[in-house]
Amino acid sequence: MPRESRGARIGRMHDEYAILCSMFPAPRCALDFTTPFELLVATMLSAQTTDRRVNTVTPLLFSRFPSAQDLWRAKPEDVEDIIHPLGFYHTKARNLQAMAGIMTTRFHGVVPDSMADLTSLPGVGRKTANVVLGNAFGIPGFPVDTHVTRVTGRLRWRTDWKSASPDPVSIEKEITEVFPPEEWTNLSHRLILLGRELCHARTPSCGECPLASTCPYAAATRGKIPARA
DNA sequence: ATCCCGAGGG
DNA sequence: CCCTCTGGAT
Repeated sequence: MPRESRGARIGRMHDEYAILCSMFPAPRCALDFTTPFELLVATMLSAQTTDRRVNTVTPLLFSRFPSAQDLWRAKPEDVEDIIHPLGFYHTKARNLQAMAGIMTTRFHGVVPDSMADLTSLPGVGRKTANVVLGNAFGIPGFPVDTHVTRVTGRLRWRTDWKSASPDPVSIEKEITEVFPPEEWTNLSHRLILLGRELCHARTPSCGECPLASTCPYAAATRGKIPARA
């Protein structure tokens, strides 16, 4: 089989995205929040945990510590107790309080709305910053998480799909140069939803996936047992 | 045993 | 590049 050309791949990406749009017409952020600060905290907590689990602890966390200053001044053990079931609780609590301290002292208690300022906060990397930019401020951002990495790899939406440890920044670059900025946030949501509902890490449901007719991964595993990979 | 809307440090 | 931090669900 001939290798897919760049033009063909980009055309396929748009076709497949149209299907994704019909599958998930109105995607929204799965983390519960009411303010940029709450979204920033929730996203920082979401590392290596499901968003559903994050939503079970944030109501108490936000009612106990409504502002950055409250969180900064909190007793570390109180923060740890609340977020404990999410894992990485010691690191997350330290990052949250350090972030809250810098927000209070250097950003006047307001969540900054630029990539550079956000990632200057402790515990805030590019993925978290893109979530906040896109979902709290309406500024185009393309968060690359575990789902986006896996799904874009299986769909061959990126050229380094064979890499065992692909670079999230290069994924972000390769995908965002194909789609218009106003779609980036929803595109990320839709890829995540596909990953959560069908394109599972262990046993993807290619048989029920509307993208299977064009998906290279589905083609490669078709007829075989979709055991692993 | 594997995975979940990662980030920082060596 | 590697490693560590962590708990709950499947």
